[in-house]
Amino acid sequence: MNELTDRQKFLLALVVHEYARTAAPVGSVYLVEHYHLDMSSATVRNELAALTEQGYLRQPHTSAGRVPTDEGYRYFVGRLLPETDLPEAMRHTISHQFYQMRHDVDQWMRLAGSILAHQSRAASLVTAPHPETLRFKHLELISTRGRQVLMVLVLFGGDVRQRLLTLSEPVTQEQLSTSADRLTRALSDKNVETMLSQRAQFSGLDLDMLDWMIDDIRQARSVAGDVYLDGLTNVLAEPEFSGSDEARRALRLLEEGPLLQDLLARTVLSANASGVQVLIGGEGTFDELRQTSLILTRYGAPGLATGTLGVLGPMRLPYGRTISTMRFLSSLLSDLVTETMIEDEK
Amino acid sequence: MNELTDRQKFLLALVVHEYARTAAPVGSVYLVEHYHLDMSSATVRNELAALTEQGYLRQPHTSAGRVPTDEGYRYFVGRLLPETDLPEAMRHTISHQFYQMRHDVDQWMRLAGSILAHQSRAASLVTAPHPETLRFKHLELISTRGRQVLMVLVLFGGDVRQRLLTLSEPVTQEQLSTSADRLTRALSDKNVETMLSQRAQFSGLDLDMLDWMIDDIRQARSVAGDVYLDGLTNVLAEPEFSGSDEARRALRLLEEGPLLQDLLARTVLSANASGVQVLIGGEGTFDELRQTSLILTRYGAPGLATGTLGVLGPMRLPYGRTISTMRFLSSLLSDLVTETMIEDEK
DNA sequence: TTTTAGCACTCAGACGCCGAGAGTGCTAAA
DNA sequence: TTTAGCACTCTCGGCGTCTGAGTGCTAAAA
Repeated sequence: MNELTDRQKFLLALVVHEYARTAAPVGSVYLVEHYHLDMSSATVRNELAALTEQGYLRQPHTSAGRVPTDEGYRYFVGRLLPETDLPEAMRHTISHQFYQMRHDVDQWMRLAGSILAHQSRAASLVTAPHPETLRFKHLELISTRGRQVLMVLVLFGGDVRQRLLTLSEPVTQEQLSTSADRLTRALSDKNVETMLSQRAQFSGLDLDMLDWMIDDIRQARSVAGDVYLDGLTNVLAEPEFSGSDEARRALRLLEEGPLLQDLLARTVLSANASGVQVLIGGEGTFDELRQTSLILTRYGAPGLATGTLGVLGPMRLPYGRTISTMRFLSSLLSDLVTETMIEDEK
Repeated sequence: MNELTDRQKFLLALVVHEYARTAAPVGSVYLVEHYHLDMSSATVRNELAALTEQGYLRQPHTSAGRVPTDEGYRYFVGRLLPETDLPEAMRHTISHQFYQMRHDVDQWMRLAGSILAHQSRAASLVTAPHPETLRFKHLELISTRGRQVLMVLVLFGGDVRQRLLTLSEPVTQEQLSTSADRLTRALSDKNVETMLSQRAQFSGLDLDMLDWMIDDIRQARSVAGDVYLDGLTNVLAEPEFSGSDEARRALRLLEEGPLLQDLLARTVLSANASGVQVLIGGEGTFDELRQTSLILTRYGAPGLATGTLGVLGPMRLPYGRTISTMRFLSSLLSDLVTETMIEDEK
């Protein structure tokens, strides 16, 4: 069932394209007329029959046109999709927008989400860059009142974590500052493991604080950061989701933080050339995604900090445009993140 | 058209209740049988006719049962709804959950959203407590590399803002610390206006930093904080939103940050006794909400920091349960916020 | 005066039927 | 290998019918 003739590939691509546009089964006569093919509808019919035979197309019912199957989409995405780049003008506009808000990660994420949602006319999900190993950089302790202390913990990569502590007995701002200073000097640039191994060197207030710090960094590590969602209403607009049940199942996934984290985490990156992974119809494993396609890619500085870009929508996504947008955004964000990280290093 | 007899009120409440349960028009015979009323269906019919006459009920078509109108819901909520409290056991469970994560505002918001969404079976929106006047508390400047400086700005109320600056020329950590210290000493406890008025006392690095700080605090003031959404899928499950268009309109509102902010801001709090405001069918002004009810309340320490709790769903919400939940959450969060603020003050 | 029984009336929704049209697969000729 | 021709299949929309829920009204009962 393996090799397709060029003409079959061509027709498969045509069906995918046309179905994405109209969401209606596409028939042989329509194809010939609409694309001015120089073959007859009968020929097209034969080819479509062959493609159906091989499992790339299916008919909703006997006398309807053809619709791509999951397999069909996979074949299309994997072997037929030309790797085009985003037009220069658009790349330029987008970079410009990003560079206008230097160093504001939150805004970057929103922007990326909005662009992705718009280009794919589907839902987008973006996670913030998350350091792979967390290294301590700087500690501040600010006395608020009596036994209340605000701990501000700066990590490499620009992560700032804050936490309000309650000590067992009052401590002056003086003492706090000294302690913070001592800890910063001794442990700056260290990761949690090293911090733990040097724990014995500290005592009293310093030790208490160190334990809080370690606890906090550990917590930071377990959470993969916020997920930015956009374009949910795009998905609702698609006809395949108007029968509300399917829609709910998919959106549910996006709403449940933990589920989503899990999905992103479990997704190993069996990259195609450009590092973009396309999951069509849940690939058999994710039941909630049976009617949907999920496109994922990572970005960032490998080994330092990485994040994820994703698009979730009906299977008839504009794959070409979506994937080139993701590729471009990924490299752009990688540059931005790397830049920030390097400036941050020493 | 003003006064209703007790029996009419009773029947109106019954219709509201029953329609909330079944989402189907309710008829006279059904009411008599289902609630074992000791009057005949004919009597009920007469009363329903009267209520319809007065605009509190309507019939989808001639031979269907009755459905509450917007007016009907307003009458019900305004004058018929008993102000019950949440059962003790539930109040206890909820407080317990909140007190388990002391001082983690982010988690509080999520929890509140989740509880609201669950109790109302609708979408919930929660905004974080936002200080009404921002007062500077503490500044930290941390050199990262060359001309890059991380500014950490602590405000009263526990707000911590961070920002990466690029200076025009390199500065040592020493200089930064001194400057931060000087500014903190001079300006701690001041609001933006006071900071501006004392601007003349500073120069050089201090002045640069002061300007960044003022800029940042102003920015913090304009943003009403993040909005936490939950339970979106609840809304999708409702039959009145399965015709996807209405659903999209309402969800759109929730997705568009600025729109939402605007809505929350414009909503003046013409409170009922408990400070809960109920907007039914958009009250004529908000077109996107024509099919929906929006319940809002504020919480927090007035004058210090306040936030908003909201529920958005179809008009046939479980108003009783939702409103008592909101009342309880509002007072609970107010306590928590006040507690935190007071500990924070001096 | 209010309530109730009885009854005629209305209308949405379900059901079934029909015809049109789109699209197919097959066969046989080019 | 392609194409014209054709019989066949099935969905979809329109249409009439029927059913049942629910009404409003009237006249009797309380």
